[in-house]
Amino acid sequence: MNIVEILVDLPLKNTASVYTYRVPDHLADEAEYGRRVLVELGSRNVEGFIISQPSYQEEDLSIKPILQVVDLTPVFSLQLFELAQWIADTYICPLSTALKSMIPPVLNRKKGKWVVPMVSREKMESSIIDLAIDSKLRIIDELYQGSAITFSDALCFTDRETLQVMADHALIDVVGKYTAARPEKTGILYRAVSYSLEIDMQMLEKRAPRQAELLKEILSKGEIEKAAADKNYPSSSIKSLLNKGYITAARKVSIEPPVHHTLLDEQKRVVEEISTGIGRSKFQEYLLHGVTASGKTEVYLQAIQSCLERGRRAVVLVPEIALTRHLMGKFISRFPNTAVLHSSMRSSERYESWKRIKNGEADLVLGTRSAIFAPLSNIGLIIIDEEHENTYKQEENPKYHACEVARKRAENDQAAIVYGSATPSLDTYYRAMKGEIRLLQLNRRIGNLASPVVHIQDMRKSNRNNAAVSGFLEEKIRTALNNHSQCILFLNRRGYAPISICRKCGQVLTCPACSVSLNYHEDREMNICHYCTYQEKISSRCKECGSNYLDLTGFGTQKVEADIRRIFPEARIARLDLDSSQAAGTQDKILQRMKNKEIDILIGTQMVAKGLDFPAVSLVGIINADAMINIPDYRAGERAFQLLVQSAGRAGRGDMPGEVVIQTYNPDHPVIGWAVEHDYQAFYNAEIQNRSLLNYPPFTNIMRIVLSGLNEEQVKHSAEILLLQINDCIDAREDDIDILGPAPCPISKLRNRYRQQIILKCNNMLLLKSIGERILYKGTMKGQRMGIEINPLNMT
DNA sequence: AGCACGCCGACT
DNA sequence: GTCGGCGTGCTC
Repeated sequence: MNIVEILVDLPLKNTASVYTYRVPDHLADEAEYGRRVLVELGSRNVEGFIISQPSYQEEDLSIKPILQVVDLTPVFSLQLFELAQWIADTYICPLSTALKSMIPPVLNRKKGKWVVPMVSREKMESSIIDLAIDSKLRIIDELYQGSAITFSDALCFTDRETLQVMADHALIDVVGKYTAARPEKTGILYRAVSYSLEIDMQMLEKRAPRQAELLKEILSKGEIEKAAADKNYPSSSIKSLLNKGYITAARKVSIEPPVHHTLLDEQKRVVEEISTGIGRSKFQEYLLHGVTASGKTEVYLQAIQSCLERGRRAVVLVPEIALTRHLMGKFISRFPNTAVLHSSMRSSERYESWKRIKNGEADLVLGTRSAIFAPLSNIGLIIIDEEHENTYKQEENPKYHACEVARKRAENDQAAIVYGSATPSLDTYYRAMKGEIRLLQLNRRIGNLASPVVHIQDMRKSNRNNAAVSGFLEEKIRTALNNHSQCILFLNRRGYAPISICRKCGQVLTCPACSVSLNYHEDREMNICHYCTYQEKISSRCKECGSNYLDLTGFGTQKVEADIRRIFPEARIARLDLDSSQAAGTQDKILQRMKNKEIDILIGTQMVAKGLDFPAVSLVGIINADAMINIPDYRAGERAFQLLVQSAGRAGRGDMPGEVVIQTYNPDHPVIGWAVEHDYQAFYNAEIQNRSLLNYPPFTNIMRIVLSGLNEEQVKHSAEILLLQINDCIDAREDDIDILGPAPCPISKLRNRYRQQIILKCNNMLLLKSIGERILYKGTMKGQRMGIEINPLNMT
């Protein structure tokens, strides 16, 4: 008989969750590497992954059979499985978790349902009597006779309602063959493949006249709508043309005419350097450090071109959806075989992209973080745009950093990897300084754009009380409006005001579930917690003392919007933040209106600071620079510098010279100075020295362990025990390791769970990982959760 | 994760 | 004497 290794999908620690199962004869054709199966483990059925080629072994009846093969085709390759192993090992999470994160979630949709018993027969029989289900037990006999029966077969033995009740009580499960949602019907085109010109048309005309006809039509028109082809030609002809590879299906996009910019000399040099790198077919890292508006995108395009010409494939990662849209047109018009993958695509579209990639139909993959798991082979180039962005770090398990995963993939495929940024992360720049990464500089703004003029507005001298906008900024806005140019106002806080405080008793309005204050949201007349879903109606009365003296302290984007509307009643104003763009497409609409110059003043959070390119913006106002600087985190300075430079970079991208106003109570803060001067090097020199002195990354590694639970005392107690266990792991070793804590997390309570953290700092990554694995393996008390994160970016 | 096995306190 | 607490360990 044949046996296979199955990685069962339980949050088990690493390799411990691999078991051997028998392949029953009727599943022999389906049980192949990379497909998921249903198996019995202990007393219940779990899903698992086939992670070995089936191999022959003597009959052994103690080996259980696979109950069902769940996928129609493999969902991961050996390559990706090895990547999953690397992720599980690097970020300390169960292997099944790592592997699952690579498979598009849409594959969980079910079609062709099967009914599977989830409990022992004895339990089933007694439960059925308890549930007062009519005890004609035919269905039970059927359930326990073979492996699984189909849903429709089950309906022959009992009714839908009964099955529902049984499913509700977890006696049975209804599982399915995994399948995609229906593929897109519209917007697909057929295009001829370049070499189809060389096809022997006469031969084809003789053998397959209809195919030849269709091919000729496509060749003459360049492309044909799928709907039109389906109507006018037999599906068999289309299919064989596709199978022979003479034509390909592609998504219809509004194609912008490809603009071939003439490159500046320094751009050319950079492109050449990267292309020769790709040509060497050896793993090589590049940091493309280009000031804002220096034309990085064009460099990407040409580097990709050169990669594709060498017959290899490319991946481009972008930090966010808004930016993907903006780049998408450019990339797709240049490279028709682009597949886009990002998390906010409709799941059916996403699956279509994934499938095209898997079938080798895409040469270029463009997407957000998880696109790094695209089932793509023969990668020659990976580009990570805005490399410093935090969105590349996944906050859930597996807590991977897409840049590091990309680096690993590039290494595996002997590819070139390009990290692009105007404000590289300190870690990346440090590696460039050490010579691990080749540093490529773009110092000139294209079109000879002047760098924007930056003004620092000292808010201590502002005579306006609790006003978001200083008189100076107001004047600048007025000038911009008079010149018919656009303004962007940036503030890193949404809502109207972050704090409501009672002037009588001093009580601050806080979230009942989290240890944070509630944000006053004027538009919805709600006080909202920004960390959980809690919200309550605003009230003018203090909950504590009943007084009427509630004060709003601080301000967010909504207050800025209100103030601006009051000051400039005639201006066209829009706000872009999480609240204003929640409805699907709203964000795109606002950006489109901005592009069409239908908005004069755009107010927003992070979203407006990043990568947007509106030529008519002449003024950028940074409402509160202090909110970025005064965060108690060793990365606050880096983060603030990046945000300041990036948002300033939105100004003056067109013909008009740009101006930036930075409002702050700390005008002498060095970070602001460096940002004003666009002096990355000075910032880097100071910050790297700081990190070195205080022993922070990149000079050490941090592992953060967070324990959480509903009972504060219990969590504290567990954290103390955890500390002892950690000490047990290390006292035999000599490595230099710092242990901080246990202590409450900065946000000590989140969604009703109390949180304690222990932070380990150690140069030796292997030691950190071995500690992590050990404590992960030990697990937690029930009801408590443990999160382990390597080099976290966010310490809330 | 479940679920069983297994070893110590308060009860019919 | 037993019922049941949840601590440790196993599931092909």
